[in-house]
Amino acid sequence: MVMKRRNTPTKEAVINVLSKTGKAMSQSAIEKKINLKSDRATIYRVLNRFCEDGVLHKIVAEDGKQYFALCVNCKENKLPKNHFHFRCTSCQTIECLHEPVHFSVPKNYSVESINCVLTGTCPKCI
Amino acid sequence: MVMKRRNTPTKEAVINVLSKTGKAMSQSAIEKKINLKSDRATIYRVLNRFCEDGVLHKIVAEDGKQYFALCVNCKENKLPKNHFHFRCTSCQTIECLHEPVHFSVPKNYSVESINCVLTGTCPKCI
DNA sequence: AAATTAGTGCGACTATGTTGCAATAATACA
DNA sequence: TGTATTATTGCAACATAGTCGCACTAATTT
Repeated sequence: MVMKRRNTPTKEAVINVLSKTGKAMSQSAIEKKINLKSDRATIYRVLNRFCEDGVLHKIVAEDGKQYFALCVNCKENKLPKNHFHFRCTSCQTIECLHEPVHFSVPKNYSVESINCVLTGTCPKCI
Repeated sequence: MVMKRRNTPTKEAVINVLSKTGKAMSQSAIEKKINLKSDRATIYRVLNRFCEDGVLHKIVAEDGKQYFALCVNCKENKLPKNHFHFRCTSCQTIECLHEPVHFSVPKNYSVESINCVLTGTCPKCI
């Protein structure tokens, strides 16, 4: 029995912000950019639900924080399923790169998820 | 004027644990395995100093936590400078894989560090 | 043996992220 | 349109990671 999802102002606002920037954002960044005030926990729940539903994907950066990006962008831009991410320490955003992640693992290693983040400075900030 | 480092029991204990396991460990894991009781802050300071000195390297996993591994292992095992890491969610350890990370970035992106972690289950835990 | 100062322990603090619970509001349905 | 159902919210509390200031300790230097 799958729960039905409802449309709420917070959900819409989160999607709007993420599609406007086209980048991966943290909960705190989203909360600041959003056009309504919403509880921290609510935003986290919205983000996690979107991840479950395949609407967003989550990246954990070197700063230990979770960043969320629209999967829609992945399809539109034809991003490979496992792609590198670029985190700019200057503008605090994470971009999905078109660069696919290639790797192989030794025998009997079962890989369930991949998290590859390059950190540095993006062209705009240089 | 560079500060001189001193030998302390905590430093020795940390190095011992890390070379025994040969894997990357979190502060809390190290604190548990260590043969003396040492403050959390002290262990973090020791770990960070070792990173500065190039004795350890730090990996941030999908769980948002920092893991530390001996760089000595990198050299002995001839690990490439940028290698993939494998985090086993069952035994809570991170291994350095021999697999090198290959990537290219668009023009004018300045990459300062790389953090690539594959998460799953290791052979021992399967 | 004394002086210097790197390193430690403690406490306080920040931040991220999660969860329980009662209240709210989006949907379904009469 | 009004009512019932229950997904979602806000709030508070909580857990954990990691850092920092400060007084004290102890490794090194002389």
